[in-house]
Formats: sequence, structure tokens, C-alpha cells
Amino acid sequence: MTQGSARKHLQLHCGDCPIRHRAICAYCSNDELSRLDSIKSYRSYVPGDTIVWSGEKLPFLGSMVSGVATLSSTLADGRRQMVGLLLPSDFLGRPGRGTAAYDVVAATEVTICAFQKDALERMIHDSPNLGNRLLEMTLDELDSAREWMLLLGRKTAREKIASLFVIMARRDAALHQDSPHDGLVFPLHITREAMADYLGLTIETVSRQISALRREKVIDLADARTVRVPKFEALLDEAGDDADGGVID
Amino acid sequence: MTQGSARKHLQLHCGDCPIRHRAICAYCSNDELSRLDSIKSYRSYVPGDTIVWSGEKLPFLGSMVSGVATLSSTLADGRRQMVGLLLPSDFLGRPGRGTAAYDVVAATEVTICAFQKDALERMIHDSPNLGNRLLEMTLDELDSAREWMLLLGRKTAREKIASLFVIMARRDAALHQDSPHDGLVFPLHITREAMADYLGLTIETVSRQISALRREKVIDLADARTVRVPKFEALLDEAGDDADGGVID
DNA sequence: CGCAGAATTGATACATCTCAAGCTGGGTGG
DNA sequence: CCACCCAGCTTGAGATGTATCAATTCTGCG
Repeated sequence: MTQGSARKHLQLHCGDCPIRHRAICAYCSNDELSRLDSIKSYRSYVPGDTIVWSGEKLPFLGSMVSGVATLSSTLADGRRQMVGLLLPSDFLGRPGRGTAAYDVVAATEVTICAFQKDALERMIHDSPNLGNRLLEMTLDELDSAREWMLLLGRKTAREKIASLFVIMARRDAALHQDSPHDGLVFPLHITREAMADYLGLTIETVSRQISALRREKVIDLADARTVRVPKFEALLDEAGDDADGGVID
Repeated sequence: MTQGSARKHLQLHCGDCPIRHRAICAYCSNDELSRLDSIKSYRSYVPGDTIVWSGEKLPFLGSMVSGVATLSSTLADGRRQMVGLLLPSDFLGRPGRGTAAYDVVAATEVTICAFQKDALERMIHDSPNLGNRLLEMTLDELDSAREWMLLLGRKTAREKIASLFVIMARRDAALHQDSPHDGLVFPLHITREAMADYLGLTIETVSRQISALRREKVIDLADARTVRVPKFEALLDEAGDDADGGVID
């Protein structure tokens, strides 16, 4: 509905960019950076904005500079599955294809560094620095997608919730240059509905499982969006990934 | 169990290779091809062989020359999810990583063109022809993984089976340079167990849903491994992907 | 012929969904 | 300032889909 709402932004130099060393441009030389500088512009979105609809033309390729966006697919009758998350430095769009394969929606305020499609495609094709970085990033995404397939196909609702919390706890700890520890508190940036879409569950099941984990003191809720983990190990056990919850003797 | 069973093979010249124009080497020059020739050897496996276990060292990178292999992840208690299929021309292994992220198992007789890891990584790094092709292939795999996430997270057992049959029917038709049509007959190369692992179901549910589709004449079974589709449109409807089962007027 | 792996079918248990009713907290307008 | 409202969330009761456990049947093959 708000597809046209992308606002243009002041220009920023690549050298000063907060995602300079993690985005697609991570390995670029100064020379390449200035070429990128000349084919880029910034776009901003507010929460709820659809950046592009599945099947529609995506007129640019871009890097997430700030904010969070979701990738999701929808079945004819409205069932929705989130298939990816775009975080700062993640790449949006597929070189060599004109249309989007998924709905891309801003979950928070989002700023994107948008490159002219043709120009960037030529640069990717010619410059190993760009191509190799994009390959790395795509391989990482493929790994997470496959890890998520295991969760979707084989984990119980409780394990799904616990797994999501483990991931969010880790990400939050990493954000503070820390590792997950007992007593860690982290925010849920997303609604129960977004969690449900992510985990292949309904809102009600998400809510019930969170309540169950709280009743059993695996987690603690200050409010509906703030999770405390008294014992990280206990949460890990609930996620079901691995045998190493038990002591090996 | 049979990890060491890879047999060496006669050498084949890249120019004569059946996957020459679809594999990672698709865009290579003759010069590059002969360099590849010098760092490759063939390995063969029989059905059931584990090519590599998750977490173990994968000592090579390779292209599937013939046969089918499965990629799967396993939870501590044995629940298994297939996360990918390797078909002829698909690439095995991840440049820049020493260990396998999944179990790779030969589903049929398999022949792999195995490249020396270090040497191929250097070539990928330096040659856009290899890097760009691998990027394309990885992006395709990411798309299929995400499509599969929608199936795993949101489709019913019946829709999962129908979707799998649609994919297999399409692949089989394509193999015969044809498109899927009414009356199409195609073989199921895999066991019910493999289907279950692929679809996130149990063997019994797979069997029951296949029986239901047969009862309702959506499909027809000559034997347990041979499917006939009287009306392709009807099968498509059952897969649930899209609204265009109905006529638009 | 008979065996072993694969597949089907049945009965039942259980997890998750569905439908429906309340709850909560923050924002808005009277 | 209060009453109301609404989106987000929680909880309950019952329906439904899929898993589990168990018993046959089928199929290919030595």
C-alpha cells in the first residue's frame, strides 16, 4: 500500500558507511568504492512499508544500511511463511533477475543503499571483489535457510520457540560484544504474528508455548516483549538441536 | 559406514563431460578447462554410501556427474530433515570451509568430479567465470530452499505430496524435452522414507496421502514407484501454490 | 519357496489449529 | 483526567491433522 513511500536521503560517502566492511562492498578497493558511490542513492521506509511485492519489478539492487526487513511467501489462501530476514549489511535483490521472488516488508525503519541495477550487475560480473563477497553472503544465507528447514520440518512448537529465542539471545549478546550468559535480557523486536510466520505456527500456539516456558521458569517475561533467560543452558536444552545438553562422561 | 568406498575411475576430458555446460565450469575458457582437468579426479559411490558426514572433513569440492545424492540434517534424537538434493551438474561443498554442514548420502549410483580443494578455491577466487557461475548456482539453490520452507512451514500433508509430485513430473517432462501434460507417467526414484524426510512427514502419512490421492483419481499407480497423472491441472490444484487453478474471466 | 525390505492399513494418542472470549497497555478524544 | 478504544496478546474448549504403535500385505530376489 505504501510502496511509493521510499524517501530519498542525503548522500553518504562509502568510506563513512556503517556497513562498509560487511556488505557486498567489503572487499572493494577505493577505486571500486568511488564507482559504487556514483551509482548509488539512499531510500528509506517506515515500519509496515512494502519495499516490493513478490512478482513485481524490483528496480534496484541494494544493501540494508539500517533496520530490519522480512522476506515472505504467501499461499493463495493467505497462509504466509517468512523465508528470510534482512539485517544491516544484507543484500537485497538478485542480480540477473528483474522481479522479486518474495514480499519484502520493512519491519522497522529501514534505510537501503540502492544501486542502479544494470551498473551494479556489470560491476559484479567484472570485479571478483564484489562477486566473491556476494558469493560468500549467498552461501551464508543458504546455510541459514537450510537450518531453518530443519526447524520447520522437524521441530515441535516448543523447540521452535526455544530455538528462536536462542538465536535472538545470541544476536543480542553479539551486539553488545558479549556471549550469551545466565540472566541475559533481550528484547523481542517482533510481534507474535511475525514469530508465527517465521516458525510456521499460529499466533495462539506461539503465545501458549511462551507461556509454558515461562511457567516452567525457562524464561521470564518483564513484559510481552522483554525476555530474561535465567539459565542459558536450560533454554538451549529446549531448542533440541544437540546432544550436548547432557554431560558426557 | 561405507565412507571409504569411493572408487577411482578412468579419467575423462572436460571437453567430453556430460555436464560441461551446466556445472560450475559452464563459462570456462579452454585454458581454464585444461587447468581444471589437471586438478580433478573421479569418485564413485553406490546407493546408501555416505559421501561425507555432517561435521566431518570434506577433502574435496566437486560436481555431480551422474546420480542423485541427498543433503540432510539430523536432530539429536534422530529426527531427520532432507535439506537439499544433488543432481547431475550440482556443486558439492563450500569453498572456504573445511567441514561438511550436512550428511551427504548417495541415493543412487553416483559419480563425482572431485577437484583439489585448495587449487579450485584459488581458481574461483581469481576467475570470474567460475565465481559467477557458482554464484548463479548458489542463488538458484537459495530460491529452492526458500520455496521448500514455504512447503515445510505451511502446507498440509496432502499439499506436500502433491507439490512433490508436481516437481517430479516437471523434472521428468523436462528430461524428455517436454512439458507436463495429462496422462504423464513418471517414476519415483526414491523410497517413501526419503519422501518423508524431504517433506517433514512420517512414512505412514506419506503412504496414506498417496493412497488418498489415488482413491480420488488425482493420480494413478502402476506400482508403488510409478505415478500416472490423468489430469495435470488437477494435481496442480492439490499442491495449493496458486490461485490460478481457477479460470480467470 | 521363503525371506527381508518396502509399503499399506488400522486404531489410537497427541500436538497443533480453529473459533471464541477476555485481558492488557498505551493512545486519543471528549 | 477519565473513558474509551484498539491492536496485540493470552487463555479456553473443542475439532482436526498428523504421529505413533502395531499388524498385514506386497515385492523383488537369493
